[in-house]
Amino acid sequence: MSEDTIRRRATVHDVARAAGVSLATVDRVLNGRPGVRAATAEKVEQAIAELGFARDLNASLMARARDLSVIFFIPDGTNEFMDGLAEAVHRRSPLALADRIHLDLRRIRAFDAAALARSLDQLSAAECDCAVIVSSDAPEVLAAIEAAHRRGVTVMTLVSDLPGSARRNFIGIDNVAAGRTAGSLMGRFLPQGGKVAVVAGSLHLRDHAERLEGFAAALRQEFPRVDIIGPLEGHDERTETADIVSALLDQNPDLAGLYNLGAGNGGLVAALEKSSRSGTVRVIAHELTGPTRAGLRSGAIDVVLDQNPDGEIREVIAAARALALDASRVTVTDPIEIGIFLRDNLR
Amino acid sequence: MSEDTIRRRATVHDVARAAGVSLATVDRVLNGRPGVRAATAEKVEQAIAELGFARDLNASLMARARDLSVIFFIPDGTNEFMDGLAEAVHRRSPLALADRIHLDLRRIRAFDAAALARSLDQLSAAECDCAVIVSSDAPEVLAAIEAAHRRGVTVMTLVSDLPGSARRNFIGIDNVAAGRTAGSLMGRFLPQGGKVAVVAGSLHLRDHAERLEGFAAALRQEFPRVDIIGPLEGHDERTETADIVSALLDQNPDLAGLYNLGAGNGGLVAALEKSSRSGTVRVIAHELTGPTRAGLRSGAIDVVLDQNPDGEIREVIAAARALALDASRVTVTDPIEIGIFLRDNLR
DNA sequence: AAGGTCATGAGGCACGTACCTCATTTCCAC
DNA sequence: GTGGAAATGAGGTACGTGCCTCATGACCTT
Repeated sequence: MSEDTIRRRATVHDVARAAGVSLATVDRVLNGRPGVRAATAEKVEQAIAELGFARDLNASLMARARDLSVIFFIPDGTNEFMDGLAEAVHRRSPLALADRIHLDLRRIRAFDAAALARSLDQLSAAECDCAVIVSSDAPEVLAAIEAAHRRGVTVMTLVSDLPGSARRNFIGIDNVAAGRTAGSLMGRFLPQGGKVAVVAGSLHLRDHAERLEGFAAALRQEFPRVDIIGPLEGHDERTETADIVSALLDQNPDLAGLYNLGAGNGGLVAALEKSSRSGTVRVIAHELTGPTRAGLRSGAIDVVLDQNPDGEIREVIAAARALALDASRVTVTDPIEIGIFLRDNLR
Repeated sequence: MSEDTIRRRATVHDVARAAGVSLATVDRVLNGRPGVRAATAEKVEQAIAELGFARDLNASLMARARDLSVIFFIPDGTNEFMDGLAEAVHRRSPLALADRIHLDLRRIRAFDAAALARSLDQLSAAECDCAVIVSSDAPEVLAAIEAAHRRGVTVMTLVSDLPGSARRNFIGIDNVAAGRTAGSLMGRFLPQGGKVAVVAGSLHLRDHAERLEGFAAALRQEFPRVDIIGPLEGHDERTETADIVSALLDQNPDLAGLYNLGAGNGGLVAALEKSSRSGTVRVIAHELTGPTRAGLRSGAIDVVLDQNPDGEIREVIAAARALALDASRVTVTDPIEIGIFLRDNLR
């Protein structure tokens, strides 16, 4: 194979030549600026398609005055997983900046849909290319996403999706599959069956509801000898969860398993260890955080299912870049995998 | 905060000004070209350190005539996992090319250390910035890595590390931890203890030996009621592994578990299904491939431990970029996590 | 037909780095 | 102190795109 068989990537110059127009016109089409007749734009689009032209994002970001800007809106409060997400943003920040992508982090009061909607409404396309939100399903948020989208601000959902909205992309795990995995593991841990209690944060949260659905389905189909108690709601709070778990242990001396599909794991571990039944009851929880790590190490928790926050942030950035490159193309990202952690493969 | 508090990234111009030298001299220092006195180079280095200057890889790649070139040397043969790695390289290729990184894939006869060494010896820094190898520990390979390193070709190990070599980086999982995880899961699957057989490819392979070590240690420490049979060596081959598994099942009617820490999983599944003991024996295997997926779906395999090939290729590329940016700095990559797959969270 | 609006072309500067040439200065040894 | 080699400076072009200005031409309105 000789040198001249190597095909150079198509550039704007090639597109201009192929379409029989000037560079300026190609630029107007590419960047959606006015002043191009529909027929001319069509010629340009066709040349782009024929040449397989894709804009060079790096050259583009170098030429632009400002970096690509991604703003994360992450719930504030006592949820350790959300703190982990925020830290992941900070960890990734310098790396992203080296590629001219500026990450910004704003903490929003948890479950305050109105505040989130207000924040989104204030974003202009000039200061923000992509907004990333972790949100529950609320009409004002849906409206704000729609409005942001119209203003030219792409919105992506993280961790918890809003399928009916104008969000461009969702980065997170498949929560039904996560619940199924928990059920399948729990079933294998209890070959003789038994009672398993389920604790959730709130079933009004989409991800929690989906996990419960998957968990119950897996047990029903594969391990009919396992009976589910609950679900009980601990509202992702430490003390409330501790109280619920203590009560469960007291009232069910024969409790064989426990699945906490929400947060509040500090309370879970405390209640288990106080009861002296730690290690006897098979426990599965979610998200690798301080309390769940401690629980794994002490043996109070057997398995933690985790959505890798660093991986999620990385994929958000990859998706934002791809979107900046070609807003009309469907963006494909590496799926976020459900991490399964035992004491022995803690990261 | 006003506009002027925003600090621009330092550029070569800033470095030149700070060091009191010309752009050409900074360039000579940065790219290791000759013609700079040690004292002058020192001034430049100091200015770089003070300003925290980091070369802009994207501008750099744009200015260079050729792309960053990464060449993967992956074993050929019947190993499905290696095929998966090769496919992952192909999948990532267009994406990498958009960032001016050219991926090349060369299949080498498996376990032919001499052939791999020869290939490495032929590489020049002009055609290859980074060579990625999957290799066993052989003296000729170590020498070839050393020589390549001196010629300016960075070498990285993938999947299986060569710690004593001049390799710049290792991308892969912690195989001792993987073995421990398998042991820990197996122990939980067998609360009443029992016999567990271990099948390996070859204990001369570093990753296999490490997995066995971790598996045995975890069982010894946490589940003393589980007894290990083996290890037996199936040389990663389908038929040989099938024969071994069939014999194991025949000779041990009470066999409770099976851990295949190598390849040859097609044979494993076939032998299990032929025996009609499939689903009764708890089976743990490695790498998500055609046969292991089929085994999970049919119930012949309970758990598959996996090193995500796509993630590994992604991290190789990230490491190669970071290295091109600053060859002297220690490169930090996202660790590759051990994926744990059941029928319910298959990707 | 004149004046106005809109579409388009031509060209340049900028981003940060690589790499080239050529001229000039510095240094060292004899 | 002089020759020669080595070190350094000055300045250019290129990479691919964004964004700006200015000129020109086409078309529409009244």
